[in-house]
Amino acid sequence: MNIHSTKATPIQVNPIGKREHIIDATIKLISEYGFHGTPISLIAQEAGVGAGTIYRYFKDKDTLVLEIFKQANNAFKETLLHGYDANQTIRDRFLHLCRGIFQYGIQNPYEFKFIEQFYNSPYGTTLRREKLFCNCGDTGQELPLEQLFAFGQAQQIIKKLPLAALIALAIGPIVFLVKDSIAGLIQLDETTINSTLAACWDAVKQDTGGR
Amino acid sequence: MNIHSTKATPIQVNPIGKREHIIDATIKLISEYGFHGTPISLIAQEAGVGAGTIYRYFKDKDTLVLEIFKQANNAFKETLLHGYDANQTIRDRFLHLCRGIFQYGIQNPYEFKFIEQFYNSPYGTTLRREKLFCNCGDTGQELPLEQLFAFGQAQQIIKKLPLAALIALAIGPIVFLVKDSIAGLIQLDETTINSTLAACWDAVKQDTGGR
DNA sequence: ACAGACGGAATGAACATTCATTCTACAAAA
DNA sequence: TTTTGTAGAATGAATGTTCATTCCGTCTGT
Repeated sequence: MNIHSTKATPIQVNPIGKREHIIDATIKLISEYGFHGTPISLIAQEAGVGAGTIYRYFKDKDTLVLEIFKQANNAFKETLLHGYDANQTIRDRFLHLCRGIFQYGIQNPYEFKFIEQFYNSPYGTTLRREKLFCNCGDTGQELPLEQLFAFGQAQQIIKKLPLAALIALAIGPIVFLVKDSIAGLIQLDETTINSTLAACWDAVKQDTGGR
Repeated sequence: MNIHSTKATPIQVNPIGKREHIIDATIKLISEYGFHGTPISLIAQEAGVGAGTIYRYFKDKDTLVLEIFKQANNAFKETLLHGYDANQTIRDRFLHLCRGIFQYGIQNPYEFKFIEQFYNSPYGTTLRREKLFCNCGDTGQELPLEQLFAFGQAQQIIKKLPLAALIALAIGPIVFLVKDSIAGLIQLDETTINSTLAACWDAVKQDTGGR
Protein backbone atom coordinates (compact mmCIF):
# COMPACT_ATOMS: atom_id res chain seq x y z
CA MET A 1 0.00 0.00 0.00
CA ASN A 2 1.37 3.32 -1.02
CA ILE A 3 1.20 6.25 1.33
CA HIS A 4 1.68 9.43 -0.66
CA SER A 5 -1.13 11.20 -2.49
CA THR A 6 -4.07 9.45 -0.87
CA LYS A 7 -6.42 12.36 -1.46
CA ALA A 8 -8.60 10.66 -4.07
CA THR A 9 -10.31 8.25 -1.68
CA PRO A 10 -13.21 10.15 -0.16
CA ILE A 11 -15.31 7.15 0.74
CA GLN A 12 -14.40 4.90 3.64
CA VAL A 13 -10.91 6.11 4.49
CA ASN A 14 -12.08 9.42 5.87
CA PRO A 15 -12.96 9.44 9.51
CA ILE A 16 -15.93 11.51 8.50
CA GLY A 17 -18.85 9.42 7.38
CA LYS A 18 -19.05 7.08 10.30
CA ARG A 19 -21.54 9.34 11.97
CA GLU A 20 -23.57 9.48 8.79
CA HIS A 21 -23.59 5.72 8.52
CA ILE A 22 -24.92 5.45 12.02
CA ILE A 23 -27.64 7.98 11.28
CA ASP A 24 -28.63 6.31 8.04
CA ALA A 25 -28.80 2.89 9.64
CA THR A 26 -30.89 4.23 12.50
CA ILE A 27 -33.36 5.92 10.19
CA LYS A 28 -33.72 2.86 8.05
CA LEU A 29 -34.18 0.42 10.91
CA ILE A 30 -36.37 2.52 13.15
CA SER A 31 -38.59 3.54 10.25
CA GLU A 32 -39.25 -0.14 9.77
CA TYR A 33 -39.20 -1.64 13.25
CA GLY A 34 -39.80 1.32 15.54
CA PHE A 35 -37.72 2.65 18.39
CA HIS A 36 -38.10 -0.22 20.81
CA GLY A 37 -37.92 -2.69 17.99
CA THR A 38 -34.41 -1.83 16.86
CA PRO A 39 -31.55 -2.64 19.23
CA ILE A 40 -28.33 -0.67 19.21
CA SER A 41 -26.52 -3.83 18.23
CA LEU A 42 -28.51 -3.99 15.03
CA ILE A 43 -27.85 -0.35 14.25
CA ALA A 44 -24.16 -0.95 14.77
CA GLN A 45 -24.22 -3.94 12.46
CA GLU A 46 -26.15 -2.12 9.75
CA ALA A 47 -23.83 0.88 10.03
CA GLY A 48 -20.74 -1.31 9.93
CA VAL A 49 -19.34 -0.03 13.21
CA GLY A 50 -18.84 -1.40 16.67
CA ALA A 51 -21.64 -0.91 19.16
CA GLY A 52 -19.45 1.22 21.37
CA THR A 53 -18.63 3.56 18.52
CA ILE A 54 -22.18 4.84 18.45
CA TYR A 55 -21.66 6.24 21.93
CA ARG A 56 -18.70 8.25 20.72
CA TYR A 57 -21.12 10.22 18.56
CA PHE A 58 -24.32 10.18 20.58
CA LYS A 59 -24.94 10.29 24.30
CA ASP A 60 -27.50 7.51 24.22
CA LYS A 61 -30.23 5.99 22.11
CA ASP A 62 -32.76 8.71 22.92
CA THR A 63 -30.38 11.46 21.96
CA LEU A 64 -29.52 9.70 18.74
CA VAL A 65 -33.14 9.46 17.74
CA LEU A 66 -34.03 12.97 18.81
CA GLU A 67 -31.14 14.43 16.86
CA ILE A 68 -32.12 12.49 13.77
CA PHE A 69 -35.69 13.68 14.08
CA LYS A 70 -34.68 17.32 14.25
CA GLN A 71 -32.43 16.92 11.24
CA ALA A 72 -35.00 15.06 9.16
CA ASN A 73 -37.78 17.40 10.16
CA ASN A 74 -35.77 20.43 9.12
CA ALA A 75 -34.90 18.87 5.80
CA PHE A 76 -38.58 18.14 5.33
CA LYS A 77 -39.59 21.73 6.01
CA GLU A 78 -36.93 22.97 3.64
CA THR A 79 -38.27 20.76 0.89
CA LEU A 80 -41.72 22.23 1.38
CA LEU A 81 -40.51 25.79 1.40
CA HIS A 82 -38.09 25.42 -1.50
CA GLY A 83 -39.41 27.54 -4.34
CA TYR A 84 -42.37 28.70 -2.29
CA ASP A 85 -43.62 32.01 -3.61
CA ALA A 86 -45.89 34.03 -1.34
CA ASN A 87 -47.14 35.98 -4.34
CA GLN A 88 -48.77 33.02 -6.02
CA THR A 89 -52.47 32.35 -5.69
CA ILE A 90 -53.69 30.50 -2.65
CA ARG A 91 -54.41 27.47 -4.78
CA ASP A 92 -50.95 27.41 -6.29
CA ARG A 93 -49.30 27.84 -2.93
CA PHE A 94 -51.45 25.07 -1.54
CA LEU A 95 -50.48 22.76 -4.36
CA HIS A 96 -46.84 23.65 -3.95
CA LEU A 97 -46.78 22.73 -0.28
CA CYS A 98 -48.73 19.53 -0.75
CA ARG A 99 -46.61 18.48 -3.67
CA GLY A 100 -43.61 18.97 -1.43
CA ILE A 101 -44.91 16.34 0.94
CA PHE A 102 -45.21 13.87 -1.92
CA GLN A 103 -41.76 14.75 -3.12
CA TYR A 104 -40.09 14.40 0.22
CA GLY A 105 -41.86 11.15 0.99
CA ILE A 106 -40.97 9.55 -2.30
CA GLN A 107 -37.38 10.71 -2.29
CA ASN A 108 -36.79 10.01 1.40
CA PRO A 109 -39.00 7.08 2.28
CA TYR A 110 -37.11 6.05 5.40
CA GLU A 111 -36.96 9.58 6.75
CA PHE A 112 -40.63 10.01 5.98
CA LYS A 113 -41.67 6.96 7.95
CA PHE A 114 -39.28 7.91 10.71
CA ILE A 115 -40.84 11.34 11.08
CA GLU A 116 -44.32 9.90 10.93
CA GLN A 117 -43.53 7.39 13.64
CA PHE A 118 -41.96 10.01 15.81
CA TYR A 119 -44.98 12.27 15.60
CA ASN A 120 -47.22 9.39 16.59
CA SER A 121 -45.07 8.38 19.52
CA PRO A 122 -45.83 9.65 23.02
CA TYR A 123 -42.89 12.01 22.71
CA GLY A 124 -44.09 13.45 19.43
CA THR A 125 -47.63 13.85 20.69
CA THR A 126 -46.42 15.75 23.72
CA LEU A 127 -44.35 17.93 21.45
CA ARG A 128 -47.30 18.79 19.25
CA ARG A 129 -49.51 19.49 22.22
CA GLU A 130 -46.98 21.85 23.71
CA LYS A 131 -46.57 23.64 20.43
CA LEU A 132 -50.30 24.00 20.20
CA PHE A 133 -50.96 25.34 23.66
CA CYS A 134 -47.86 27.33 24.50
CA ASN A 135 -47.16 28.56 21.00
CA CYS A 136 -43.63 28.86 22.32
CA GLY A 137 -41.96 27.69 19.13
CA ASP A 138 -38.30 26.94 19.48
CA THR A 139 -37.59 27.17 15.81
CA GLY A 140 -40.42 29.60 15.26
CA GLN A 141 -41.16 28.06 11.87
CA GLU A 142 -44.72 26.82 11.64
CA LEU A 143 -46.11 25.03 8.64
CA PRO A 144 -47.20 27.88 6.35
CA LEU A 145 -50.21 25.79 5.47
CA GLU A 146 -51.99 27.16 8.51
CA GLN A 147 -51.41 30.78 7.59
CA LEU A 148 -52.48 29.95 4.07
CA PHE A 149 -55.75 28.46 5.27
CA ALA A 150 -56.49 31.33 7.63
CA PHE A 151 -55.82 33.78 4.83
CA GLY A 152 -57.91 31.82 2.36
CA GLN A 153 -60.81 31.58 4.78
CA ALA A 154 -60.86 35.35 5.13
CA GLN A 155 -61.20 35.57 1.37
CA GLN A 156 -63.96 32.97 1.18
CA ILE A 157 -61.72 30.74 -0.88
CA ILE A 158 -61.22 28.08 1.76
CA LYS A 159 -63.98 26.21 3.57
CA LYS A 160 -65.06 27.35 7.02
CA LEU A 161 -63.67 24.46 9.00
CA PRO A 162 -61.42 24.18 12.05
CA LEU A 163 -57.80 24.55 11.04
CA ALA A 164 -57.05 21.04 12.24
CA ALA A 165 -59.73 19.65 9.93
CA LEU A 166 -58.38 21.54 6.92
CA ILE A 167 -54.91 20.30 7.61
CA ALA A 168 -56.20 16.77 7.93
CA LEU A 169 -57.98 17.10 4.59
CA ALA A 170 -54.81 18.32 2.94
CA ILE A 171 -52.15 16.20 4.56
CA GLY A 172 -54.09 13.08 5.51
CA PRO A 173 -54.53 11.65 2.03
CA ILE A 174 -50.96 12.42 1.03
CA VAL A 175 -49.41 10.79 4.07
CA PHE A 176 -51.71 7.84 3.53
CA LEU A 177 -50.74 7.47 -0.12
CA VAL A 178 -47.04 7.94 0.43
CA LYS A 179 -47.06 5.22 3.07
CA ASP A 180 -48.83 2.90 0.66
CA SER A 181 -46.26 3.79 -1.95
CA ILE A 182 -43.38 3.05 0.39
CA ALA A 183 -44.98 -0.23 1.33
CA GLY A 184 -45.05 -1.09 -2.37
CA LEU A 185 -48.82 -1.17 -2.54
CA ILE A 186 -49.09 1.44 -5.27
CA GLN A 187 -46.91 3.06 -7.89
CA LEU A 188 -47.11 6.85 -7.67
CA ASP A 189 -46.66 8.32 -11.12
CA GLU A 190 -46.84 12.03 -11.89
CA THR A 191 -50.39 11.81 -13.17
CA THR A 192 -51.71 10.17 -10.03
CA ILE A 193 -49.92 12.70 -7.88
CA ASN A 194 -51.34 15.64 -9.81
CA SER A 195 -54.88 14.32 -9.75
CA THR A 196 -54.66 13.57 -6.06
CA LEU A 197 -53.37 17.05 -5.34
CA ALA A 198 -56.25 18.51 -7.31
CA ALA A 199 -58.64 16.37 -5.30
CA CYS A 200 -57.13 17.62 -2.05
CA TRP A 201 -57.77 21.14 -3.24
CA ASP A 202 -61.37 20.21 -4.00
CA ALA A 203 -61.66 19.09 -0.40
CA VAL A 204 -60.55 22.35 1.17
CA LYS A 205 -61.72 24.92 -1.37
CA GLN A 206 -64.91 26.80 -0.76
CA ASP A 207 -67.87 25.62 -2.84
CA THR A 208 -68.67 27.68 -5.90
CA GLY A 209 -72.00 26.16 -6.77
CA GLY A 210 -70.97 22.82 -8.23
CA ARG A 211 -73.37 20.11 -7.08
CA MET B 1 -63.30 -36.54 33.86
CA ASN B 2 -66.76 -35.76 35.03
CA ILE B 3 -69.73 -36.50 32.84
CA HIS B 4 -72.51 -34.32 34.05
CA SER B 5 -72.58 -30.58 33.55
CA THR B 6 -70.61 -30.53 30.31
CA LYS B 7 -68.73 -27.29 30.21
CA ALA B 8 -68.57 -26.06 26.67
CA THR B 9 -66.58 -23.00 27.68
CA PRO B 10 -63.53 -24.03 29.65
CA ILE B 11 -62.28 -20.51 30.16
CA GLN B 12 -65.40 -18.60 31.10
CA VAL B 13 -66.10 -20.81 34.10
CA ASN B 14 -63.82 -18.90 36.43
CA PRO B 15 -64.46 -15.34 37.56
CA ILE B 16 -65.53 -13.70 34.36
CA GLY B 17 -63.62 -10.65 33.29
CA LYS B 18 -60.02 -11.64 33.77
CA ARG B 19 -59.50 -12.31 30.11
CA GLU B 20 -61.27 -9.10 29.24
CA HIS B 21 -59.13 -7.16 31.65
CA ILE B 22 -56.00 -8.49 30.02
CA ILE B 23 -57.29 -7.57 26.59
CA ASP B 24 -58.33 -4.10 27.65
CA ALA B 25 -55.02 -3.42 29.32
CA THR B 26 -53.12 -4.63 26.29
CA ILE B 27 -55.10 -2.47 23.91
CA LYS B 28 -54.68 0.58 26.07
CA LEU B 29 -50.96 0.17 26.63
CA ILE B 30 -49.96 -0.95 23.16
CA SER B 31 -52.02 1.78 21.55
CA GLU B 32 -49.91 4.24 23.48
CA TYR B 33 -46.46 2.66 23.68
CA GLY B 34 -46.42 0.16 20.84
CA PHE B 35 -45.79 -3.56 20.88
CA HIS B 36 -42.14 -3.54 21.88
CA GLY B 37 -42.74 -0.66 24.24
CA THR B 38 -45.17 -2.47 26.52
CA PRO B 39 -43.81 -5.31 28.61
CA ILE B 40 -46.00 -8.18 29.74
CA SER B 41 -45.33 -7.16 33.31
CA LEU B 42 -46.97 -3.81 32.68
CA ILE B 43 -49.96 -5.42 31.03
CA ALA B 44 -50.34 -7.69 34.04
CA GLN B 45 -50.17 -4.76 36.41
CA GLU B 46 -52.69 -2.71 34.43
CA ALA B 47 -55.01 -5.70 34.18
CA GLY B 48 -54.67 -6.46 37.87
CA VAL B 49 -53.48 -10.02 37.34
CA GLY B 50 -50.25 -11.90 37.78
CA ALA B 51 -47.90 -12.04 34.84
CA GLY B 52 -48.22 -15.80 34.65
CA THR B 53 -51.99 -15.59 34.43
CA ILE B 54 -51.77 -13.99 31.02
CA TYR B 55 -50.24 -17.21 29.73
CA ARG B 56 -53.24 -19.16 30.93
CA TYR B 57 -55.31 -17.27 28.39
CA PHE B 58 -52.85 -16.62 25.58
CA LYS B 59 -50.02 -18.70 24.21
CA ASP B 60 -47.59 -15.80 24.06
CA LYS B 61 -47.39 -12.08 23.47
CA ASP B 62 -47.70 -12.35 19.72
CA THR B 63 -50.79 -14.47 19.92
CA LEU B 64 -52.33 -12.08 22.42
CA VAL B 65 -51.81 -9.13 20.12
CA LEU B 66 -52.91 -10.94 16.99
CA GLU B 67 -56.09 -12.11 18.64
CA ILE B 68 -56.88 -8.63 19.85
CA PHE B 69 -56.29 -7.23 16.41
CA LYS B 70 -58.70 -9.68 14.80
CA GLN B 71 -61.32 -8.91 17.40
CA ALA B 72 -60.95 -5.15 17.16
CA ASN B 73 -60.81 -5.21 13.39
CA ASN B 74 -64.01 -7.19 13.20
CA ALA B 75 -65.76 -4.85 15.60
CA PHE B 76 -64.55 -1.99 13.45
CA LYS B 77 -65.96 -3.50 10.28
CA GLU B 78 -69.22 -4.19 12.02
CA THR B 79 -69.49 -0.58 13.06
CA LEU B 80 -69.00 0.50 9.47
CA LEU B 81 -71.52 -1.94 8.09
CA HIS B 82 -74.15 -1.37 10.78
CA GLY B 83 -77.13 0.26 9.13
CA TYR B 84 -75.46 0.18 5.73
CA ASP B 85 -78.06 0.23 3.00
CA ALA B 86 -76.96 -0.79 -0.47
CA ASN B 87 -79.98 0.98 -1.94
CA GLN B 88 -78.93 4.43 -0.89
CA THR B 89 -77.18 6.77 -3.27
CA ILE B 90 -73.45 6.44 -3.67
CA ARG B 91 -72.94 9.69 -1.80
CA ASP B 92 -75.04 8.57 1.14
CA ARG B 93 -73.35 5.22 1.32
CA PHE B 94 -69.98 6.94 1.17
CA LEU B 95 -70.94 9.25 4.00
CA HIS B 96 -72.27 6.35 6.03
CA LEU B 97 -69.03 4.41 5.80
CA CYS B 98 -66.85 7.41 6.51
CA ARG B 99 -68.98 8.47 9.42
CA GLY B 100 -68.52 4.99 10.79
CA ILE B 101 -64.78 5.51 10.96
CA PHE B 102 -65.28 8.69 12.97
CA GLN B 103 -67.74 6.94 15.22
CA TYR B 104 -65.56 3.95 15.91
CA GLY B 105 -62.49 6.08 16.48
CA ILE B 106 -64.20 8.41 18.91
CA GLN B 107 -65.96 5.66 20.81
CA ASN B 108 -63.00 3.29 20.84
CA PRO B 109 -59.91 5.46 20.85
CA TYR B 110 -57.56 2.80 22.19
CA GLU B 111 -58.76 0.18 19.75
CA PHE B 112 -58.51 2.68 16.95
CA LYS B 113 -54.89 3.50 17.65
CA PHE B 114 -54.15 -0.17 18.18
CA ILE B 115 -55.51 -1.08 14.77
CA GLU B 116 -53.69 1.81 13.16
CA GLN B 117 -50.41 0.76 14.72
CA PHE B 118 -50.91 -2.80 13.71
CA TYR B 119 -51.53 -1.90 10.09
CA ASN B 120 -48.38 0.19 10.06
CA SER B 121 -46.23 -2.50 11.62
CA PRO B 122 -44.21 -4.86 9.44
CA TYR B 123 -46.75 -7.57 10.16
CA GLY B 124 -49.67 -5.42 9.12
CA THR B 125 -47.93 -4.27 5.98
CA THR B 126 -47.22 -7.83 4.96
CA LEU B 127 -50.83 -8.68 5.61
CA ARG B 128 -52.09 -5.88 3.41
CA ARG B 129 -49.67 -6.77 0.65
CA GLU B 130 -50.77 -10.38 0.67
CA LYS B 131 -54.40 -9.39 0.59
CA LEU B 132 -53.66 -7.13 -2.35
CA PHE B 133 -51.73 -9.59 -4.46
CA CYS B 134 -53.21 -12.94 -3.62
CA ASN B 135 -56.75 -11.75 -3.03
CA CYS B 136 -56.98 -14.87 -0.88
CA GLY B 137 -59.14 -13.31 1.78
CA ASP B 138 -59.54 -15.35 4.91
CA THR B 139 -62.62 -13.52 6.10
CA GLY B 140 -63.64 -12.61 2.58
CA GLN B 141 -64.99 -9.28 3.81
CA GLU B 142 -63.37 -6.41 2.00
CA LEU B 143 -64.07 -2.78 2.79
CA PRO B 144 -67.16 -2.01 0.72
CA LEU B 145 -65.63 1.38 0.05
CA GLU B 146 -63.71 -0.12 -2.83
CA GLN B 147 -66.75 -1.60 -4.49
CA LEU B 148 -68.52 1.69 -3.96
CA PHE B 149 -65.76 3.61 -5.70
CA ALA B 150 -65.55 1.20 -8.60
CA PHE B 151 -69.30 1.42 -9.04
CA GLY B 152 -69.28 5.20 -8.75
CA GLN B 153 -66.52 5.52 -11.31
CA ALA B 154 -68.54 3.56 -13.82
CA GLN B 155 -71.35 6.05 -13.32
CA GLN B 156 -69.07 9.07 -13.67
CA ILE B 157 -69.89 10.09 -10.12
CA ILE B 158 -66.49 9.34 -8.68
CA LYS B 159 -63.20 10.77 -9.95
CA LYS B 160 -61.04 8.69 -12.27
CA LEU B 161 -58.24 7.95 -9.84
CA PRO B 162 -56.48 4.76 -8.73
CA LEU B 163 -58.52 3.03 -6.06
CA ALA B 164 -55.73 3.48 -3.56
CA ALA B 165 -55.80 7.23 -4.10
CA LEU B 166 -59.55 7.43 -3.62
CA ILE B 167 -59.33 5.46 -0.43
CA ALA B 168 -56.55 7.72 0.78
CA LEU B 169 -58.68 10.78 0.02
CA ALA B 170 -61.58 9.33 1.97
CA ILE B 171 -59.88 7.68 4.90
CA GLY B 172 -56.71 9.73 5.24
CA PRO B 173 -58.28 12.89 6.63
CA ILE B 174 -60.53 10.99 8.98
CA VAL B 175 -57.77 8.89 10.47
CA PHE B 176 -55.68 12.01 10.77
CA LEU B 177 -58.43 13.93 12.54
CA VAL B 178 -59.41 11.11 14.85
CA LYS B 179 -55.80 10.73 15.96
CA ASP B 180 -55.63 14.43 16.68
CA SER B 181 -58.85 14.12 18.61
CA ILE B 182 -57.54 11.22 20.66
CA ALA B 183 -54.37 13.16 21.36
CA GLY B 184 -56.55 15.95 22.71
CA LEU B 185 -55.50 18.40 20.02
CA ILE B 186 -59.04 19.07 18.80
CA GLN B 187 -62.60 18.63 19.97
CA LEU B 188 -64.68 16.83 17.38
CA ASP B 189 -68.27 18.05 17.56
CA GLU B 190 -71.03 16.89 15.25
CA THR B 191 -70.77 19.98 13.06
CA THR B 192 -67.08 19.55 12.41
CA ILE B 193 -67.57 15.89 11.63
CA ASN B 194 -70.34 16.61 9.16
CA SER B 195 -68.45 19.34 7.37
CA THR B 196 -65.35 17.20 7.18
CA LEU B 197 -67.33 14.32 5.74
CA ALA B 198 -68.81 16.65 3.13
CA ALA B 199 -65.30 17.82 2.28
CA CYS B 200 -64.15 14.24 1.85
CA TRP B 201 -66.97 13.73 -0.58
CA ASP B 202 -65.88 16.84 -2.48
CA ALA B 203 -62.47 15.25 -2.79
CA VAL B 204 -63.64 12.03 -4.41
CA LYS B 205 -66.72 13.13 -6.32
CA GLN B 206 -66.47 13.82 -10.02
CA ASP B 207 -66.38 17.50 -10.96
CA THR B 208 -69.66 18.97 -12.16
CA GLY B 209 -68.36 22.27 -13.44
CA GLY B 210 -67.73 24.20 -10.23
CA ARG B 211 -64.59 26.29 -10.59
C1' DA C 1 -59.56 -33.33 49.82
C1' DC C 2 -59.11 -32.17 44.92
C1' DA C 3 -58.62 -29.89 40.44
C1' DG C 4 -57.77 -26.17 38.33
C1' DA C 5 -56.87 -21.00 38.60
C1' DC C 6 -53.79 -17.84 40.23
C1' DG C 7 -49.74 -14.79 41.57
C1' DG C 8 -45.35 -13.75 41.47
C1' DA C 9 -40.60 -15.33 42.08
C1' DA C 10 -37.27 -17.80 39.07
C1' DT C 11 -34.97 -18.33 34.66
C1' DG C 12 -32.48 -17.49 30.71
C1' DA C 13 -32.24 -14.51 26.69
C1' DA C 14 -31.76 -9.92 24.87
C1' DC C 15 -30.87 -5.35 25.70
C1' DA C 16 -28.33 -0.53 26.50
C1' DT C 17 -24.33 1.11 28.06
C1' DT C 18 -19.43 1.00 29.66
C1' DC C 19 -14.61 0.24 29.55
C1' DA C 20 -10.09 -1.82 29.01
C1' DT C 21 -7.78 -2.62 25.08
C1' DT C 22 -6.35 -2.29 20.19
C1' DC C 23 -5.82 0.28 16.10
C1' DT C 24 -4.65 4.38 13.15
C1' DA C 25 -2.62 8.47 11.73
C1' DC C 26 0.81 11.36 12.11
C1' DA C 27 4.72 13.92 13.89
C1' DA C 28 9.04 14.10 16.17
C1' DA C 29 13.39 11.87 16.57
C1' DA C 30 17.12 9.20 14.76
C1' DT D 1 13.99 7.24 5.10
C1' DT D 2 12.96 4.66 9.18
C1' DT D 3 11.68 4.25 13.94
C1' DT D 4 9.15 5.49 17.84
C1' DG D 5 5.84 8.09 20.71
C1' DT D 6 1.31 9.51 21.30
C1' DA D 7 -3.51 11.12 21.06
C1' DG D 8 -7.69 10.06 19.74
C1' DA D 9 -10.85 6.78 17.34
C1' DA D 10 -12.72 2.36 17.34
C1' DT D 11 -13.87 -1.97 19.14
C1' DG D 12 -16.47 -5.77 21.27
C1' DA D 13 -16.48 -8.40 25.51
C1' DA D 14 -18.19 -7.36 30.11
C1' DT D 15 -21.84 -5.35 33.05
C1' DG D 16 -26.06 -4.62 35.00
C1' DT D 17 -30.81 -4.21 33.68
C1' DT D 18 -35.19 -5.55 31.63
C1' DC D 19 -37.75 -8.65 29.19
C1' DA D 20 -40.84 -12.94 27.91
C1' DT D 21 -41.82 -17.10 29.58
C1' DT D 22 -41.90 -20.91 32.98
C1' DC D 23 -42.55 -22.98 37.35
C1' DC D 24 -44.30 -23.89 41.72
C1' DG D 25 -46.54 -23.06 46.04
C1' DT D 26 -51.04 -21.13 47.36
C1' DC D 27 -55.79 -20.29 47.02
C1' DT D 28 -60.81 -21.22 45.76
C1' DG D 29 -64.90 -23.43 44.68
C1' DT D 30 -66.85 -27.82 44.94
